[in-house]
Order: sequence, then C-alpha cells, then structure tokens
Amino acid sequence: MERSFFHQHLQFSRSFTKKLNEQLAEVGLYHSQWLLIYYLKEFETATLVDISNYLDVEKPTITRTVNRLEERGLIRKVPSKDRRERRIGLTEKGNEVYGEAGKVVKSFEQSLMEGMQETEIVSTIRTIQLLKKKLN
Amino acid sequence: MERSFFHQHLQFSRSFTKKLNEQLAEVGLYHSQWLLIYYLKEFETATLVDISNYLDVEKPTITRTVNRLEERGLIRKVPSKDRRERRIGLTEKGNEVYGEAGKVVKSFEQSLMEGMQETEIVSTIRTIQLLKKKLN
DNA sequence: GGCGTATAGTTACTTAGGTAACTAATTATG
DNA sequence: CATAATTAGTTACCTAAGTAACTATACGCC
Repeated sequence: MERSFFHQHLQFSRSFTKKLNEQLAEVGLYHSQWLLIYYLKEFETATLVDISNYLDVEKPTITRTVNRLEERGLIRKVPSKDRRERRIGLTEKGNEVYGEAGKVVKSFEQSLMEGMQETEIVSTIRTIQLLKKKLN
Repeated sequence: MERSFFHQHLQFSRSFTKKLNEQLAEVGLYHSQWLLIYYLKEFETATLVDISNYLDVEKPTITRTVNRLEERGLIRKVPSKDRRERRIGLTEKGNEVYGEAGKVVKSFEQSLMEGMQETEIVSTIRTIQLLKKKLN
C-alpha cells in the first residue's frame, strides 16, 4: 500500500508536468520557466539564491533556466551593490509572456480542479505538506 | 489556492525522489532503476514496451535505464520469438541488488508513513488518482 | 587591516524525462 | 502474395534536476 501511494504520486507528477508543458508550449515556455517568471512577477526582482530557496531547487538548475530566459529576452539584469549576486527582473517581453502564460495555466488548472471536492483538496494538501516536512 | 496545491505537489515529488535517491545510493541505484528492477522481480520477464506502459514513461527513457542496468550486469537478455522485441529479466546479481534495495526502500517508506492517519492517506490516494484520470 | 569563513554563482558531469524521426520486424489487407 | 499499416526499439536532441568542485566577492573577527 505504501509503495502504491508513492508510485501513484510520482506518476501523477510526471503526467501533470507533461501536460502542463504541452499547454505552455503554446506560449513557448516550459513549466519550470513559468514558475520562475511567476515568481519574478510577484517579487519584481530577485537573486538566483532567492529563487533557489523559494522553489526549493538547487542553484545550478536556476542558473540554467535563468540563462535560457535571458537569451530569449524575457529577463533583464538589475543593478545591485553586492557584486557577487546576479539580480534579475522581467523585461517588457517577459511581462507579456507572463500574461499569456497566466491565462493558459489558469484554464488548465481550473479544468483539472473542476468538480473536485474542496475538502478532499484541503486534506490532500495537508497530507502532502506533512509528508514533505517529514522528509527533512 | 489551486496553484498552491500543484506547487506543493511538485516540490514534494522533487524532495521525495531526492531523498529516495540518497537512500538508494547505498546500494548503487537511482529511484527509477529501482522501479524497473521491482517490476522485473514481480513479472520475471518483460519487453521495454511492457515496462513503458506500466511505469507510464516514454520508451526512450526506458531504453536508457535498461542499458545502464545491463552494463552493470543486473539485467539479462531473454530469448523471444518476436525479433522486434527486447525481452529482459533480472540476473543473479540483479536479484541480489533487488533484495538489498528492497530493505532500503521499505524502511525509508515506513519512516515516512509512521504516524500518518490511514484515512488521510486513503483520501489522498483517491484524490491523486482522480486528478490523474482527469489529465487524460 | 589582514586573514579566515561564509555566500553567490558557475562549470562539468550525472541521471531522468520528453519529442521527433528513424529502422526493423510483424501483422493486416486488398 | 505483395504492399500498407502497425508495433518495438533506437538515435539525436531538448529541458530538468542533482552533486561536487570551483571562482569571486563580502563579511567577521582577532
């Protein structure tokens, strides 16, 4: 039973990101790029470490994703006193893509949540948070 | 709220596989290799398509993982009438590693499940299965 | 102030997962 | 029976995520 749980969980994660990637392909993004853009929209500017901590993803992964977004002109450098850090923010184009992608993600998630019981979702979130806490 | 749910979910998956990989490193496996070996133990022999369908992972991914396990001598070729297919099974060494890894995985999952409410887990599995079904 | 430590990022290398396009073998069909 | 369609697997190339080891800058402290 325990194994079944984690198995189900891993399969769902893969299917979910796969489908989300398919949806986001319309606006030329991958799901991890979307998460990063979403974060930048909310916090305006950030360092790579900020993003790494927030998304709970290692720094080298963030470096790569940021590089790709910068090459595509969605991200800009923001001056900073601390010369170690690389502070970034969205460009105009980045803001536009945020808007487009936002619609896509919203409708995707709504279609998935449609008809789900509120209490089931809340309970599931609680369980997952608890398990995540136990991992550390 | 919806976004929070998926966000939590993705983070948990990453943390989970990360920790599972750490545990399995003791016996020299990655979590995806473990899933494949587990499947082969249960079904004795299988084609790559069988595995692909069961794990819900694309064929090229299976090809790579199988190649690695074969190079390490954990998997052997099994003769087949259909000359298109590559039928495989565990070697002696593969069986040994299965045993060692099995203990590691079991104790890891038990430590994670310890103290969890049975009803919460059941409810969570149901929710995840439902969401996965809606993805298709 | 200088030196040791901590922090921010990067580089190189690993596995994992995906798509697209391909080969080879089998099955279906006209 | 010959040809078309399907199936099994592979190859090439993409992003994602991880670890280990590294550089460069900033900070703490004696």
